[in-house]
Amino acid sequence: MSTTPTDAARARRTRQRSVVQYGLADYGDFISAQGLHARLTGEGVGVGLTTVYRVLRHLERTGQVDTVRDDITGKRLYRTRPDSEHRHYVICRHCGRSEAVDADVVEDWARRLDAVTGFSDVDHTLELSGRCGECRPHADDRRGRRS
Amino acid sequence: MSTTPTDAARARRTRQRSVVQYGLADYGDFISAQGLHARLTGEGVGVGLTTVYRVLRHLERTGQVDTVRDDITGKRLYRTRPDSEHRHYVICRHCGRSEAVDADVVEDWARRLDAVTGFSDVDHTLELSGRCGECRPHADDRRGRRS
DNA sequence: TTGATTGCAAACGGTTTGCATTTAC
DNA sequence: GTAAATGCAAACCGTTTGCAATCAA
Repeated sequence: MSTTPTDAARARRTRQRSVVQYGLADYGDFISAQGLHARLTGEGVGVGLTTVYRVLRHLERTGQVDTVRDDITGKRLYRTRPDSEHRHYVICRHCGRSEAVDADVVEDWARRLDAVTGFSDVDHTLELSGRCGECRPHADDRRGRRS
Repeated sequence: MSTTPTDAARARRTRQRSVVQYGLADYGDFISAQGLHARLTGEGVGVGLTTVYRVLRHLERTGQVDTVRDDITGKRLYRTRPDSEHRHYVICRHCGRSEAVDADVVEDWARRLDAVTGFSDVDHTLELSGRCGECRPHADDRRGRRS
């Protein structure tokens, strides 16, 4: 986590940039670039889709957001990093709501991975999906389970 | 979306299907649809890219392969499921080689997740990437690309 | 026979890029 | 003044689909 002052300082304060940044933080949950753009333009805020992509990419590179890849739609989802920590979330398959989970066990395990495997500098992405409490009583969809 | 038990049995035995199926098994590692197609055609085996995609999708639906989404390239990677179990792998960021890891800790943790969170039927995808032994920090080894 | 399978080309959807214009510094 | 940022359109790239020809059963 070496702070790269040049990188962050290189960013100019523009209306669009803060709109995207604040809009993402305000949303408070994982959202796609297009979803965020639609949300912003829906509020009457003028910002180009390209700019949204570029700002999000910048935020990602500077470690200010967490990203997940939706394996079904292929979309990248962004979320303002609540703190400087690395977190994991469960995403509801039905409504898309997400909830942070305590994954210390996994974190500890991941840290020891370097020694166990022949790999070094091991990074991990953990994607959890389930059915949240509010989407519970639906007996229609019967998806295959894993593990 | 009803379960169709005849799904697997409905598949006809065609040259292309077995070519894709055995080609994937023979490769023995995670590979993209396009990578597999290139590999097959490179060997002089005639098979359309579309067919490769379709066969892989079928194998995925019938649970015969494991899939991961490469978060960088956005490609879906397929691998013949070695057994009926659910495994996790570390993928080398440089050469793409993968190695199975013992993730019992994560599995156990994931199983308890239902109780801890408000979510049920929690499924998980764990993607691990690192630098394998052969791609160890050698100054002479520059970044390599894959197809 | 007959309906699944194939494969080409075209479509699709998310993301990136070229480039001229605007803007922060 | 100058380099970064913007935004439109077009390019890109992996994947899917329409459809006519083919082939397993």
